[in-house]
Amino acid sequence: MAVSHKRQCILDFIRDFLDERGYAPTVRDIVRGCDISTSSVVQYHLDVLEKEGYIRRDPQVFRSIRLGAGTSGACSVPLMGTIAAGEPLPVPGSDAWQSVPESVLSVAESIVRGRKDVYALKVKGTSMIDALIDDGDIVLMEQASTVADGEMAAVWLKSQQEMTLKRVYREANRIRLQPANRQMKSFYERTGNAEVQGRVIGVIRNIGS
Amino acid sequence: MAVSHKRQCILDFIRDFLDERGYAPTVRDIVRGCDISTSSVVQYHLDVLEKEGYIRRDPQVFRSIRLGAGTSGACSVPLMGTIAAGEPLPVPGSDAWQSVPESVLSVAESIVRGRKDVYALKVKGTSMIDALIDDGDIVLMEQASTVADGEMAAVWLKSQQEMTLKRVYREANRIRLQPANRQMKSFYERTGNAEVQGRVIGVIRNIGS
DNA sequence: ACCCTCTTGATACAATCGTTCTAAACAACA
DNA sequence: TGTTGTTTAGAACGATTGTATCAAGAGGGT
Repeated sequence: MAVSHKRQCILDFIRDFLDERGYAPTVRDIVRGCDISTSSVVQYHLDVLEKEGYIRRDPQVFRSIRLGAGTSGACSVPLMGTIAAGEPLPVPGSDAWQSVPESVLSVAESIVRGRKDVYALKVKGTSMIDALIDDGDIVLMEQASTVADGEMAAVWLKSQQEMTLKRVYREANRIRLQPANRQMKSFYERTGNAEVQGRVIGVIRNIGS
Repeated sequence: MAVSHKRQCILDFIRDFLDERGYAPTVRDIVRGCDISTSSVVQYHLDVLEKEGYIRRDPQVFRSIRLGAGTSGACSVPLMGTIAAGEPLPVPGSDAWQSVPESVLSVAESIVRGRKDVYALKVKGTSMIDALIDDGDIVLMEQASTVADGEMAAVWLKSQQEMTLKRVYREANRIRLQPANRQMKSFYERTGNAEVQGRVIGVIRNIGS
């Protein structure tokens, strides 16, 4: 069933308010924003919208309106730095982890899917181009100390003091690190020297200026 | 300067609270969540955190805490459907636009960058694989009726009643639509038959189960 | 000890805000 | 006309919550 005009207006207002100010409007904010005469009218429409699943609220909690059937969730994900070759990099769980992230991204819950210890890295270089990850893309990582063969992972090379993003394959007593780029060669590490830090669970790219 | 232990705890609590419930905690929520004895202590720490730029608040506004120096912004972007070939698709600004989106994504402000009329589409097929856009990826679109040569755009083909995602090049009195896939051929349309609906401004991919 | 800044504590005020209640206007319909 | 369901109004209650105030402890440096 379609939403009535007034209710559509209220939904739009909530969305705009949320985008602009970062928190939800109160009933009385909506009164002002939608030219409605009194709060009970808004209350009435909100009740209907909630029953129909367009919004969710927590009773008695101010500014608790959230949009959209289940889809609402934004997750805060810390952008921890750049991954290429060279720099070390603190990861969640390590001692250095409480360090301040470069910034905090807001990511759709549909990507994070309830996982804990998710962080983001900016990719430098085109070593993963065949996996459709370009220079400048942001990869979302889940903290993990082991991954399945062939998964993309951030690997810490102890003796080189390097962090690198590769596909990981376990072999006899070594590990094969394979770039997803036909122009680059795989290389091998002693099992003890390569430490998996996390697996790639998503990619975000920004196009244009 | 680093954040003290207690303040780090408060920051973590706010982040978790925000992720779990979708709105910010009150001073008294933080009292409970961080085992602090009284609201004035929280108030004190919040004042410091705000002065240092870790959070922002609006005076007198309940639950108005937002995280992160400027980075906070989450934008609501409607996921309007799937793009491949075949289905028509309402776009922002058209009459059908107020129609209910499949869902509402929450996307980092850093991708939307203040643009208006941004929407999202799920990509079907691998016709844009060489542009690093895979089957199942989500593309973020900005509503636009013209694009520069070579930009990726969603194009509406009137007579075929089809929507398609291609690179667009204007030629003499026709338009070349070029897939980003070496195994597919470009094709041409009369200028009047091809209507640009939007340009691609970002890509979001989800990896794993 | 003394001073200084940072931090904790308890309490209270007043504004904000969700909710409820009652009544009426309005529309569709038999 | 009467009936029913939806929407609009106005006002008020009381819980929630940001903030202010005043007091005191904790630690460091001189």
